[in-house]
This record gives sequence, structure tokens and C-alpha cells, in this order.
Amino acid sequence: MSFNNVTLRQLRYFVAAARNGQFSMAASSESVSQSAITNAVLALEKELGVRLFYRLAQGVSLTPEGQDFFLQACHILDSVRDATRKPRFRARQLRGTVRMAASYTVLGYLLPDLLARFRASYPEVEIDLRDMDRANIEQAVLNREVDLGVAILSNIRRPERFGHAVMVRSRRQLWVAPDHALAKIPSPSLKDIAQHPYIMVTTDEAEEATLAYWKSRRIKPNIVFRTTSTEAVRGLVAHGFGVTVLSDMVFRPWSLEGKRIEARPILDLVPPMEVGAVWHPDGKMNTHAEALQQFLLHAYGQ
Amino acid sequence: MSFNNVTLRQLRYFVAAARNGQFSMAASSESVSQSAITNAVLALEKELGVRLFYRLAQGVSLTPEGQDFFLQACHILDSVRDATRKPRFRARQLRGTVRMAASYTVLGYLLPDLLARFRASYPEVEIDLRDMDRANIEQAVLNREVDLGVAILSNIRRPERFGHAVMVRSRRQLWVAPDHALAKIPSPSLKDIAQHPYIMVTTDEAEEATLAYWKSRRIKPNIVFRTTSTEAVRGLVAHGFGVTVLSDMVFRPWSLEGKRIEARPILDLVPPMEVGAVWHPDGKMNTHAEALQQFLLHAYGQ
DNA sequence: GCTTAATATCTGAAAATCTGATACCTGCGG
DNA sequence: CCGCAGGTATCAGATTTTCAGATATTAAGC
Repeated sequence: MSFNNVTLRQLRYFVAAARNGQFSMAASSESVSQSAITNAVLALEKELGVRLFYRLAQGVSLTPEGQDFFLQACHILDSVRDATRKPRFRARQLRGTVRMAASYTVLGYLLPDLLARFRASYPEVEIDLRDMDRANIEQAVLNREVDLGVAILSNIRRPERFGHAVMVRSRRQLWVAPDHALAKIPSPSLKDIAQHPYIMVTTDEAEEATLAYWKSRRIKPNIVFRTTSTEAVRGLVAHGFGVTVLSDMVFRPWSLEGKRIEARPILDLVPPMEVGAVWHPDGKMNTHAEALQQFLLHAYGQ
Repeated sequence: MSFNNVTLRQLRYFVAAARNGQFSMAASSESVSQSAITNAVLALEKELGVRLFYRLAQGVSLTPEGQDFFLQACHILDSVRDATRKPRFRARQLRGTVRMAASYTVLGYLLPDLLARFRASYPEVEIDLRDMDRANIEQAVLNREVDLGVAILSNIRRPERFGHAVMVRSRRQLWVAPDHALAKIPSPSLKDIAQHPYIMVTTDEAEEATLAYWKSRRIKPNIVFRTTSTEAVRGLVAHGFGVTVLSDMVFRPWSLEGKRIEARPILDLVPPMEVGAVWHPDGKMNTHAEALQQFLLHAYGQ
């Protein structure tokens, strides 16, 4: 049976399916037929010997193994994009240091892979990376203490004060243990969620951002615990002590000790988390900084 | 023009061609016809808009852009291998710290990518990485101060005193500026090289290793400069101050300021550099360490 | 049990890739 | 200078992979 090594096309279709949550929607986003997506995913599953999606009535959702593979597939596709980006010989002679500031969440979940890839393209450019909260990033960018900041854009008031660009828009979903009452509702509303203990993350102004969209529905979550540790949240949610709403960017299937977390789309319109880069409004920066800026923006198609 | 995104198969063939230095040899190593290799490489070059190989009478050799792309292609293929390696759900719950020691060259050229990939599979395992020379690594492994050492195995006397495995065997070649007299000889001998100024690297016992194979031919290189800096060597060689013989692992095309370095195979039988892992001879180690060990060994096809 | 909305399966058509033969290039030796 | 040896490029036809479109299947909601 032609021991088919995995194909990049299969990975593309798989990633599209994971992003869309439906094979048929992935098909139209990739401009192919639904059966093409189905076949690619089936071939992958057969090759890996693992089920990647749960097939649900209204679409599909990643199994823990699928989530795991999803992250790796994204990395592979990104690497291919980097490698085939046109300006080959991307100023390998470019040397210097870029001063960059990033906030907690960004530092942990977005930048490591991104910076590793940047380094592969520009090995001679050093990145002086600093850990700051949003307010300090804003100030540092305006004062030119750093060349570039990466933060949660949706928390920045009047982003027009900066040069800025969205890098990732990440949907917020309910995190819930599989045996939790809320897990039985395919698409719970905030009102449903309000009736259960809620675990509030407080890093990167998550509390303010969260309360903002609760307030617009005129209800409040039933907060039983606050923490700055996403790890703690995972543990607590997995053990059923409560639920939370966080962005897909920080979601992991997390089967520590066999305990799983599931993510459910929320019925109400919840704004996505937006991560992006900010720089001084006059846009002037040295060549290395510009290289990094371009890299960050291009790394996310457009 | 069927704007064909790059294919993994093309990358595989390209890498095989780069490794073999000949399309026809790559063809037999991949068990396909020579025209399959040719077509894949041509398609890649067309897609990238860059010449990847110089076509020579006796085979092919990477252009600087090709060398650059080669490293990225290797990374992509490695990532795919990691992602499709069977034990999906590789003990994500595995937590702990592995103590690891590595020597200078290994630290700079081999481990960064490898550890990043390990981290992707075992995000909860921390690696306590220490910089040591060979002698200290040997001692630390025997004293169980570290779980695992990675060093230049070919420098270790009586490796049977340890558990050990070769990870990479890297051919040693002549590094020479393109306009240097030696660059005109397709495959120079050590005797040819002895007539020109030689730059000696002294990190990781490179001098001892080098003199060993010179001694077996009963001649000596004409050493005009010694340094511990591979960067310095590249600069000096590129500017024609001398030549050197080093392994492919640390080779880069290095066209800084338009200056290039070329690599030429050496006529005499020069032993390759062998990098590998060593561990305590009784083989006992905790689960995390074993995971890392397995990962390192598997990362290099057996 | 019907309807709806999704995935799975099947078939012939289309596209890609491969092989094997052959043309072409280059360095070398007679 | 020519032919040979050892390599890459090109081509045509066979093979294999992938696709679209039609249809079967499945699950949930009513």
C-alpha cells in the first residue's frame, strides 16, 4: 500500500480543517472539494496510526493527539514558508541588535518559535528581549527604548498612537473538563457559564479584557479563584474545579495524568484576542529592526 | 505553470543530492531514477527563483543559497520525522530535569535545533545544559553529575568505557577562498595543502585530531595562525589568509561582504568527525534522561 | 421517522511523477 | 582533434496520486 510518506498538501489540508472546525469549510477555504480534505485527513490518520479528529454532528474537533500534531504541522508549514520566501540570501550580512519588548503571554506562547525561525534567517542579528507589561511596552516604544513591542493589541487603547499591526487573532473558547456539566452543551452561552465556578487568569490584563465582554452582556462570571499561572488554570480546569474562557493561542489538550481539557465555542459574540506588534509612530527604525518587523508581519500571512 | 507549492518529496531529493554531491548517486540512495532527482531539483530552483547547485563535471555542489536552503530543508524534514514518529502522545506528562553536558562545537552547531525539537515533544522536561570540555564531560558522566554528555566521540579514547552512540558523522573538507590557488584543484591532497598557510582551530581538541591524520601521512600543515574562534577562521579563509580543514557540520557558505568560502573534498583518506552521546556504562538513568537519549539517537536515523 | 447538515466512499478524469532512452556537457587521454 | 567516461538535462509514455462530483452514511433535533 505504497508507504506514503506524509505530504505537505496533507498537512495544509489538515491544518485548514483544524482551523475551520469543518472539513467542508476547510474545503472551500482551500478551494478544493470536501472529499479532498476528507481523503487527506484519512490518509494522515492512517499513516500516523492515530485519530486526529473527533467527528461530531456539526463538524470536527481535534483529539488531544490531533492538537499535538496540529502544533507540529503548523510549525512545519511555517518553516516551509520561511524557507521559500523569496529574498533568499536575506542579508545574511545583516548584523546588529534589535531591542524588543514583549508581554508575558506573548513571551511564552508566541515568540519562542518565531524567534527561532527569525534566527535561522538572520543568524547575525541579536535580539535583546525584555519582559514588560503592556503599559511599559507602550512607554518604551514611544521613548525609543525598544525598537519593537509585541503585546496583546486588543488591550491597547487608541492603538493609532503607534505604528501597529495584528499578527494573530485568536478565538476565545470555554475550557472545561470533559466530565463537567458544561461539556455537554455543544455551544454554551455566557449565561450558562455564569452558573458555574469560574477561574480567572490575571496575566496580561486578562481580567479586564474578560470582564469587558461579560459586562456587555450585563452578567458576571462566578469567580472562585484568580491566578497568574496558566499552568495552574489547566490543572484546576482539568480537575473540574471550575471553567474559564481563554484564547486558542494558549490552549493545550493537556492530558497530564490522564486529565483532559476540552474547548467549546461560545454562543455569544466574544471578541478574539489580538496579538500584534507596535512601533514608534514615525516608523523610523534601523535595518535590523525593520527586518524583524517585516519577519513578524510576514510570518502571519499578510 | 501550476504554481506548485514545494513538496516534501522535492526536499527529500534535494537533501539527498546535497549529501551525495551527485544526482545519480542520490538517485540510487533514494531508489529512484536520476531524472527524478534532476526534475525535483529543477522544480525547486524554478519555484525559488534561485540556483541551488553548481553543475560540475564530476557532480554538483551547493551554491551559497543552496547551502542556506539545505539547512532549512534539513530542519523541515527533521520536523516532519519528529511529528510522524509513532509514539504520539509521547508522555506529555513526563516532567523533570535532565542534566546534560556538551562541548563547545556541539553546543553551537548541533544542539540548538535538536533541543528545540525535543522541547516540542516533551515540553515539561527541563534541560539543565552545561558547557564542558571533553575531559570534564567524561568525568561528569562517570560520576553521575550529568545524565548525558554530547561530545566529539572521535576524540574520546576507549569509548567502550561508556555507553555511547554516534549521532553524526561529518566529513572533513578543505575550506578555501574561491580565488585561492588550491581552489583550482578539484580534489587536493594533504601534500598540496601543506604548501600553503594553514589556519588551525583549537576548540574541542581540533588541533590534536587534525595533527593525528596529518601525522599518519608523515607531513605537517604550515600553521600560521591558531584560534578558538570558528568565526575568525571563516573570515581569515574568506580573505585568503590561509586554508583549513574542518568538518561539514560547521561549514557555512559565508558570503559576508561578498566573500565566499568553498569546500573541497580531500584526496587522502581523512577520518570524519564523529559526534555522539555518552552515558554511564551501566545505562541506568531516569525516565526523562532516557527520553532525551532516545530522542537524540533516533533524531539521526538509527 | 423526517430533515438537516455534516463526513465517508466511490468512480472516472486529470495531474503529477516516474522510468528508461537519449541528448548534451565537460575534462581527459591518446 | 576526437572519442570516451562520467556526469546532468530532456523527452515520451506508463504509472500513480489526487481530484471533483455523485452518492451513501451518520447523528442530532424535532
